Amino acid sequence: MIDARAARNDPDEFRRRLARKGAAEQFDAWLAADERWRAVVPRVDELRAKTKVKGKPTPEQLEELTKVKGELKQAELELVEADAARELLLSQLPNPPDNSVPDGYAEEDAEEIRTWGEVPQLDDPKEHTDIGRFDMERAARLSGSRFGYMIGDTALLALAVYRFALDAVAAEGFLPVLPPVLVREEAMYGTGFFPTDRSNIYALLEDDLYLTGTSEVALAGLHMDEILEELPLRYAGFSTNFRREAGAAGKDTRGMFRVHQFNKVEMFVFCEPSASGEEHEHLLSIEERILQGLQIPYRVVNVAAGDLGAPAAKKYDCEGWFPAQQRYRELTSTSNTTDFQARRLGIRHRGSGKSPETIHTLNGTAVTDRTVLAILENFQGDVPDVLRQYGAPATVSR
RNA sequence: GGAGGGGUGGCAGAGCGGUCGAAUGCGGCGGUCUCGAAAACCGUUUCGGGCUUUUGGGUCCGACGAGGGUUCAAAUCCCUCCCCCUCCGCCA
Repeated sequence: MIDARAARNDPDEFRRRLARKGAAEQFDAWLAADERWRAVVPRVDELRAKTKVKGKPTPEQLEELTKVKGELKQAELELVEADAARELLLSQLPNPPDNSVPDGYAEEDAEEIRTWGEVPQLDDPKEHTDIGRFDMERAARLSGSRFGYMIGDTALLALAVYRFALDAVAAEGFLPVLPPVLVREEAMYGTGFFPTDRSNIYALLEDDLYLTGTSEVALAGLHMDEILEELPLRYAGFSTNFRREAGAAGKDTRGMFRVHQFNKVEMFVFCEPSASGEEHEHLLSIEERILQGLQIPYRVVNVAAGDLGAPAAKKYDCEGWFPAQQRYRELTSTSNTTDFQARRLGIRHRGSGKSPETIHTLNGTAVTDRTVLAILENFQGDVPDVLRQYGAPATVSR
């Protein structure tokens, strides 16, 4: 959620920035609704003040009170309506992009920042399904399409990758967390997945619970409605993630590349507003170090404004090389969500000033199951030595 | 799943129709004392919103888990929901 007061004070600047995400009209609609609301508030406050009587009222006062309360009821009705309209529009506004984010709306509009590693020259690169042991057919029979089993050496390799990543980020001061994956609606709203991304979330209607698509939800929600004493706080969550992949029909249908369920080690940071830029670069550097440790060739891109998603003000993706596809594909992603999630979740801290100040939050991927696929495909079954101490086999076969 | 108890400020914990945004203690902050510190003593200390402001503030409104209701008046009474605790049952 954006800072309403700040937006009110500098509407032109907010409109300019939001226009880069295609939300200029939405912003104007909110501004109008906000103005209407602000017109009703003083009227209600004034009438309420009139209803305040100390002690037992006299008969004359009683008569006056019933009159005022009639007016008040009407005004309060208006207020509720105006407030709901303004709140709804506000909740739908995305986080304005940072000025260092490139223009554009598509994945291709991202700006390449650098590449690392040598792309392997392979005559006839096999895909992960032909190297590791994935059982897609039986998983489909059990759960439907876009599910898979990882079996044997492949399972051990995956577990080693998670553990390797967890160690790497723990060394950077991130506290390991095994979070809930089933959360309430408020947590989804607070993190900005609702209302924008609702179609990608699995819902358990019987219980009003939702399966998280990333442990970011549970990690951000960890400090919901709190005033934090010490910052920064850095966490690393490991969880299984669930995504409906609505709108990805026909896309990446081969193997385990894009599935409804996968595992991920996720970094999450709560920090002071002035520190989030630096924290973001730090998250990116950790992601790169992990990919380098695993010897996966990759490139880093600065994602275009219109492709950011609602909560992010800036996002870097690290894309690993996939030999069979002959292209770089997203492996990790780190976002600076500035105060967008923290404001929705009510997370603040006591700064130098008078009243508590909304903090900033950031997230970044350490590794996912897709990282495992990148290892399999780039080395065609050989396993990086660093993973041996975490229980990975020397080579993976089917 | 069954039976009971409870949710109040950063924490603990009173209040159970009006004088309560809320006693008291702890913690925090400022001060006195001291070479310095501790102790003691004095003062201060919830959050959100609108308007206003010579940026110190001023002013009004809202909030005692959430939402509804009763009443001239609700932290206090009633209803629904959420959460926590205890006992029993079940269970990895």
